[in-house]
Amino acid sequence: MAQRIPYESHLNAAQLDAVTYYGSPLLVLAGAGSGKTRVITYKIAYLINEMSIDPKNILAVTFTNKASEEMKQRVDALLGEKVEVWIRTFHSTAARVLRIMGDAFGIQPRFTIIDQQDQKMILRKIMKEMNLDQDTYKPEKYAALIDRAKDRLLSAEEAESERFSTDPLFFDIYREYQRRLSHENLFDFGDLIFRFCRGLDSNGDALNSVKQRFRYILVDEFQDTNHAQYELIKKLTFPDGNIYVVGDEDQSIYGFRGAVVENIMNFSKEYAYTKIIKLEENYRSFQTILSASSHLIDKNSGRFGKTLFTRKGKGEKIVFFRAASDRGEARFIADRILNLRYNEGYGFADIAVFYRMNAQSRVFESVFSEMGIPYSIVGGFRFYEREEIKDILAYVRLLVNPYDEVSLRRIANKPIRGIGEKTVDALVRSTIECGRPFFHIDNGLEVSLARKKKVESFVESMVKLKEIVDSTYPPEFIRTLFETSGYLDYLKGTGNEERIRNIDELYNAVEEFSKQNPSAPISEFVEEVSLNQNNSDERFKQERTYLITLHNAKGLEFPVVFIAGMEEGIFPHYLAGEQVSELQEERRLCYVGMTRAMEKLYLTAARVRKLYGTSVERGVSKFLLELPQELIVFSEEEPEQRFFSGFTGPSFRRYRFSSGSGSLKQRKIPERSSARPSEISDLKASSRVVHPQFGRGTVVEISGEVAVIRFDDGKKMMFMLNYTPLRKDEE
DNA sequence: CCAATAAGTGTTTTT
DNA sequence: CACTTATTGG
Repeated sequence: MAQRIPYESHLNAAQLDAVTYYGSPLLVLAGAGSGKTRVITYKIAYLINEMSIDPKNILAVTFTNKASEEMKQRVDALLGEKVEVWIRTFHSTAARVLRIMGDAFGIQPRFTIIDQQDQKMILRKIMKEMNLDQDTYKPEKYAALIDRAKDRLLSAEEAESERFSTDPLFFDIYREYQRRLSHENLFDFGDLIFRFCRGLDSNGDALNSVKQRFRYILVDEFQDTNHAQYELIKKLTFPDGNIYVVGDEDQSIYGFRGAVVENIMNFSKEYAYTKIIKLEENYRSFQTILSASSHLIDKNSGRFGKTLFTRKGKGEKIVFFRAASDRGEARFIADRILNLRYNEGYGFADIAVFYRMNAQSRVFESVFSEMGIPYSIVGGFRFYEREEIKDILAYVRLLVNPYDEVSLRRIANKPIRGIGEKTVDALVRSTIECGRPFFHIDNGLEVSLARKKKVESFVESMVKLKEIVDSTYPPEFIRTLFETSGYLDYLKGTGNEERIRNIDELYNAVEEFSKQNPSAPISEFVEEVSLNQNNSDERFKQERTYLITLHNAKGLEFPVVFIAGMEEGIFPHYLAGEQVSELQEERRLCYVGMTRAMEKLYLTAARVRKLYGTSVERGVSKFLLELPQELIVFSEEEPEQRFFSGFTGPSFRRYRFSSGSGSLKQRKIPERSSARPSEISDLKASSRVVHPQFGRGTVVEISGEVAVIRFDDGKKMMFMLNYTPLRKDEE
């Protein structure tokens, strides 16, 4: 047994309070960087070590797999051993319980979990059969509506009587969708929570046994819970109230996915005698970054309000750069990164670039490879969403659940074996629709003899695989699957190297999985994958700059952060609409992004951005204007001339670097006739200058490469001379 | 039934 | 631009 954990010396007063508090519900309001995860992990340790609570009776719920992974590791490290505490995401908790207790809830425990792609496919099919024009009624829209209904614990019938939607078609689509899922024994993400809740409602004994098991429940990122998740928690913790939730209303960024901020705001009304503890000391960011972000979030209403403070130094001002184009923006960021790396002692991995939407990552990828910056995209194109990976997994899923029509359709003709859509239709009609697994093939199959032969040989090979699927060591099984299915040869035939590599990658993943879980069947691997949508190329993460969406950035921190695309329409995103609540969510997203930065924060924008084929000119994000201007250094690249539409030629400005480091030399920096730096080199206090956007002003102060200028309209701003097209005023 | 080609289209964030 | 869907010809 390890020696006692010195809670007092590892935690500040508020944290210690939160960790040791016992006896009634606890709400910890944890500001950004205030040690939230620390509190949860120490609390788990405390419950086990000091309160002598059996680890089996503790459930800690998170939202992302990443968070639960990290928490698991930290708890194990703290306690010095692998602990039996359940630390899982909401969805994986639900999936696990449903598999174990399915029978008590009237659920076939071998259900298959489908992702949004599958969901969309099913809806598309349904809508086609209903003869709905897919242009006016988009499957994505209905998918989202169905998700939202499930978040609110509404079945199709309940949604209808509650007038959940004004679109009468929706209820029919939802009903039919659900009918299919249950017929094929498929669960979407929403079902996992929904069915768990319903199961507990319908079976009091089951409810009691689950409550008995999970007597102490901790919830991380509580501000992100939706209605269904909150109800689930309530069912499990009423009336004993051994519930500890941690969250920050200012970091609620999943409203679009059904999260309800009110859950955290009203928590203490739902649970009597709730103890509220605020964590307000920020251990992450320099003063300037913290002040600027606090100032921004102050614009939001309906908050508890916190006063974050840090003992760190002031730090540097936030740099804002407005490039002429999206490529110019990427080039600026790349320049800064090289500078940080080679002149300022930062590693590539100390730096992250955040953006609002995945589509923005492309420019960075291209510019970064040109300039030799190693990068790694977190959660963009997802490994397990790739076609070839989904195909292989579909084979396994079909073997595990032979009613799974989605998977059947996916792989029936991959590799091409002469089983086209019509033939699959017939196959489905004669089996799955009649309530039989698809392996069961008889005379009911109405196709030509030649087709029938092909189907039979396909089914035969699947039956062979099915016989060994549960008993074979997963990596070995996958190998057999590659061979018998002919999939690997099929891929080799297409000559797509990358896909073949991905298949190898999948094999490695299975091997790794089996090493970690020696006795687990392959179906468990599929389960893990289904729930872990986000696993991209994180294995290779050493010494690479990160490219991440703002949503994915939550919970992370970096010494240097760039937030790109600070433009109206991008961030805040134009689809976020006019509503105050939506704008507030965008603002929180900005707050989350800014508070990830420890030492340096850069905000960048592009005047003209090429997105989805066309170039559009955009103004600067309103969030930028909401920040305290005295904490920001502004600079702007001279606008590009556009000769004709679509042409955005090279627009290299003269970026100055103080180093002659090797890898910098290869970068080509074309000269341009108007060399600004020299023009402004003799600036001094009281010089008169002209800025192309802000007009005439007087230099108040110059220090290094930064000049403070008071414009004639009274506005005071700071500029980086290297990047700003300032001219001397000749008047 | 299949592959190649043309046309069209819709653009956030994710468990 | 990138992706899906419809059409065509084999």
